[in-house]
Amino acid sequence: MQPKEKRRILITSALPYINGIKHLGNLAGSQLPADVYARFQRLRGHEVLYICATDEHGTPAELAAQDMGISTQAYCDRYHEIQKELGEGFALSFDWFGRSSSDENKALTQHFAHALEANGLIEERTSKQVYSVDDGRFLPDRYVEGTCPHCGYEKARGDQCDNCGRLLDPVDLKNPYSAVSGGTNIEIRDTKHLFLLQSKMQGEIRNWVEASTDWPQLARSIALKWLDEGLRDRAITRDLSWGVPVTRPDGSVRPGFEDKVFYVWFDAPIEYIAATQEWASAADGDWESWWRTDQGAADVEYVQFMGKDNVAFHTVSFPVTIFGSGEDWKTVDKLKAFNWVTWYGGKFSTSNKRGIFMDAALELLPADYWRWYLMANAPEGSDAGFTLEGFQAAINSDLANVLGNFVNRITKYTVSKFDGALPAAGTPGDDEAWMAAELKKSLAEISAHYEAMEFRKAAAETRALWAAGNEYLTRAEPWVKYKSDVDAAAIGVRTGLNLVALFAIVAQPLIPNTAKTILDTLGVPNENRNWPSPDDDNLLDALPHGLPITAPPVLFQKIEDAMVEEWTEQFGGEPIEA
RNA sequence: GGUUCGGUAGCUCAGCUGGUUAGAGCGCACGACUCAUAAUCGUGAGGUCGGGAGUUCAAGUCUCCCCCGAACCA
Repeated sequence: MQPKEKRRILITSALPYINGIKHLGNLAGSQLPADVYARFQRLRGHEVLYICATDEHGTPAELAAQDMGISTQAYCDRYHEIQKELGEGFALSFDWFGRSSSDENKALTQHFAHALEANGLIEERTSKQVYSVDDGRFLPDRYVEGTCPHCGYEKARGDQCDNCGRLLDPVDLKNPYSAVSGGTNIEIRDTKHLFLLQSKMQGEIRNWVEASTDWPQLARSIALKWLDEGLRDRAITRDLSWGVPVTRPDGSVRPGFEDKVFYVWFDAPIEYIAATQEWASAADGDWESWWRTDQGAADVEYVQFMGKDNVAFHTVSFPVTIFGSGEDWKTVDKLKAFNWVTWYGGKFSTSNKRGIFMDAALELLPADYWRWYLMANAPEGSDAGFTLEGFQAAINSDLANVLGNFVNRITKYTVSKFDGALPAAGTPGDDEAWMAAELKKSLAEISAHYEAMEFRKAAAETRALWAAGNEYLTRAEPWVKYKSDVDAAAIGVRTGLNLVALFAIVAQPLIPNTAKTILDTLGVPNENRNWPSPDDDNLLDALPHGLPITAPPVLFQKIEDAMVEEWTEQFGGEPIEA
């Protein structure tokens, strides 16, 4: 096979909002698959840059901080650290995990606004906003509550009614009051805001979407739906203090916008680029070679991972900003959208104590257990239900019995019958040829699935390869041959031990920690842990003869029924009432 | 309401541009083996592919209608 050209792959996963701890579904829908993909491509020898960040602006963060009685800055500092640590806990291999509140993002957001305005795509408009006399400020979105004009629910938020689910304009609320002070002295006043004239970009965006034939069906249909309905001009500023200040090109505050900032949906995606700048500053990297097509980024493959709720922003809104700037920015090439993971068919909910969240998960079991199940059951075709029973079955069968036991049986046998050294004797026969053929086929299939970002299939084929290893041992039966011909047994043991290493190498994208444990135990050097080529005829005899072998500790503990019962009690396993 | 996606063995799901006896994993039954985390390997049972009509030599796979579920609608 010809050596593959080294590709440069830029990967971003949707930015988790700063508010609170994310649940397993949030993890499975963008950060985790992005990580698996990044790890795979690194193992293939490609140059990968995996970028993520917390999305920190917007009213929910401010209100949450207020509830805790701390500043929004302090709140974001705290939750950024928590999310960063949880990401590390789940072995998410970000090259950089940034913050949308960074100086880089402020500067870049302002830069884009100036460029857009220079191109006639931003204009000031006067609109009516809810003003609280008691608080002396305008009340955007959730800062105002009142009675829903549609259903009469009395605690509807300014942007959306939690009862009937309809989106609202704050000025339409009946009996409005301030969510800050409770004050009812409310007026509707005129105020200026910046509007992004998305309607002017309609044609250009449509051409781009229609040319992007590689996108999955889900993404294309969502993007075209928005375009069919017509892009609307949207306000990109809000009456808040926490966010990116609205400036003029000379850096001074824009007159009339002293108490306003850019709205979160405008600055958040720009953070993909700004976070790369943050990475460049910290790691002495060249961010422009990843993002500026006039600075070396033309050959970059840009892959975005996101939940389906984010597709429109990535395929339409953010491209308006990018294309509207008139500058040479890299745009997305491939994108992968995920459906939701549900908890027994219902929603994860902190307040209702339904579902396992990222922090709780790591207290129960190591990250690899969750990573395996979430990817083997990724919500790719439709929503996927998380159940503890399904989790238990997958862990016990796939990880403990098929992989864990395989490693255990062959390493222990080597210790007891071959003095803990990889045997050099014996010559490969039919069984080894069969295994080599299985391996070759499996490696090609797993690679193809990862390349296509089909994570369920990649996991299933990885498992099938492990199972083939067990079948091989049944065929080779070294424990039988040992009685009459030690050399004939030796080839089975040697092949089995090489399979252990290969299984771990191939498992690295999905279960990196366990894979490392296995490879460390075998003493496989880092440079030999790259993705194997199906055309390498020496794969089953790659480990050095005489290599000392010890049995690693039990790799996966089984999940007992009692644990499932306990967790069901703790996390609410009952199906949701219709 | 509109749009989109789903409804395939007990469970979770594969089935590309229509074409031999509809597949996998789990679960279940039986058998084999004993190196191993009571693990593993093999065999088998089980499906009128949501319902109805149509196109075709041929439909799970295309068209229409209906039922059910989910999501999205800035």
